[in-house]
Amino acid sequence: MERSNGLSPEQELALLKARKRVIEAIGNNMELYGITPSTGHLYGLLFFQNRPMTLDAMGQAMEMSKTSMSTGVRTLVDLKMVNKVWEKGSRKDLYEVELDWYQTFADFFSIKWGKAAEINLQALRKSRSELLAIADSYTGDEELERQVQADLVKIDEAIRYYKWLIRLIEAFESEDIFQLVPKENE
Amino acid sequence: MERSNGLSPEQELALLKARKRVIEAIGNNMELYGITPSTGHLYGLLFFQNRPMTLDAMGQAMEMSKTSMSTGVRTLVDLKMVNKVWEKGSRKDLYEVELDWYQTFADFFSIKWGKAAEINLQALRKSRSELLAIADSYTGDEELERQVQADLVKIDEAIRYYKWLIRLIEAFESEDIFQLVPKENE
DNA sequence: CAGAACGTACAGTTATTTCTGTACGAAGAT
DNA sequence: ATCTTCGTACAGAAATAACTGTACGTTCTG
Repeated sequence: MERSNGLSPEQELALLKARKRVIEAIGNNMELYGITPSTGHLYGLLFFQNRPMTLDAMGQAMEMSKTSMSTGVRTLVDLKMVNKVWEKGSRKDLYEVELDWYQTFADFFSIKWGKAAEINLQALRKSRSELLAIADSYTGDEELERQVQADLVKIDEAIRYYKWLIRLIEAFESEDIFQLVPKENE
Repeated sequence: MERSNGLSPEQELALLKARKRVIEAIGNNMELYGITPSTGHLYGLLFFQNRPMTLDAMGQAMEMSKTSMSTGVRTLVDLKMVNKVWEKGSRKDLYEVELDWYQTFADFFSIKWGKAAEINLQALRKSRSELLAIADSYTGDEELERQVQADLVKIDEAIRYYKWLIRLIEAFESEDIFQLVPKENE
C-alpha cells in the first residue's frame, strides 16, 4: 500500500478500504487468467500504485518473501499485465501495471488461448490424416468404418472451430473488434 | 474408450492412438476453462463417445472412482460443456458433450467472465462513490486529494473496460460476433 | 412394502501447488 | 579488485486441491 503521510486518519482509512475492496474483487476473479490468488492480489496492489514498485516494496506490502514477489511478478510480465520499467539512478527492477486493459485482454488471449488453439489444431490435423489413412486401407470392417467416419466428422468440426478462434484472436489484436463492440457505449 | 469388437487389431490401435492424441491435447489446454486435468481428460473421453455415457462407464474408462466422475461431470455440466441426456429405459444418468463448440465458447464466457465482470463492476462502483465522498469532504490535504483523484481515474477506466467486456460477451451470446468473424473463412 | 440401484455429501488420504530460506551468479559501487 | 546489492534457482516446508471409500437419501422394482 502506498505510503500516504499527513492524511487525516479517518480519510486515509476510507481510502484504503475503497482500494482494498477493488483489489480483492480483482484478485479473486483473476483465476480466469490462470493466476494464483496471491499473484492476483499482487496485481491489485500494483494497480493502485502511482509509481513503479520494487520487489522489496512489494514483499513488504504483501508481507511475503521476495522470492514469491519475483515469481509472481514474472508471471504477470509474461502475460503482459505488468511492465518492467527503467528508471535511471535505480539499480532495482521496477514494475508497473499495464493500465490499458483492452490491450491486456487482447494479449492474454493471444498468449494463452492462441497458443492452446495452435497446439490443438496441430494434434487434430495429425490425427485427421491418420484416420484418413485407416479409412483408405478399408478392410471391409463396417464397425471400424463407422467409427472412423464419426471421428472424422467431429475432428473436422473442431478444426473449423479452432480456425475461427484464431481469427477471433486476430480481431482482438488488430482492434477490429472495436468496430463491432466499441469502447464507448454511445 | 468405446468398445469396438471385431476390428483388426492394428487398425483399432491406430484409431485409439489418433483419439488419444486429441484427447490429451484438449485435456491439457483445458486449464484455460478453469478445469482440472482429469476433468479435461474426461471431457476428451466423452468427445469421442458416439453415444451418451453413464458414470459407471466413465469410471471404468478413466480408471477412477465414480465419485470423481460425478464431480467432474457436474463441473462440465455447469459450464454447459456436457449435457445430461434422458433415455427411456435407463435408470442411470447419461451424459454427452455439447458438440457445438461455438456455443460452448459463448456459454463459458457468459458464465465465468460475465459473472466476474459483474462482481468487479459492483466493487468498482461502490469504491468509486466512497472516493467521491472523500473528495467532497476535502480537508485541504493536497496529498490525499492527489491520491483520490488518481484512484478515481483508474477506477473510471476500469468501469469503462468492464462495461465493454459485458457488451463483448453479449455479442458472443447474440451471435453478432459472427458478423465480424464468420465461422467460415470463405 | 421391502429391497436394490443410483448419485452425491462428507471426511480422510494422497498428490500437487505454493511459499520460504538459503545460496549463488551477475552487475554496480568503492 | 573487493565488497555490496540485486534477482532468481533450487530444495524443502506449508498449504491447497484432488481423489477415494463409506454412508446415506432418493427413486425405481418387484
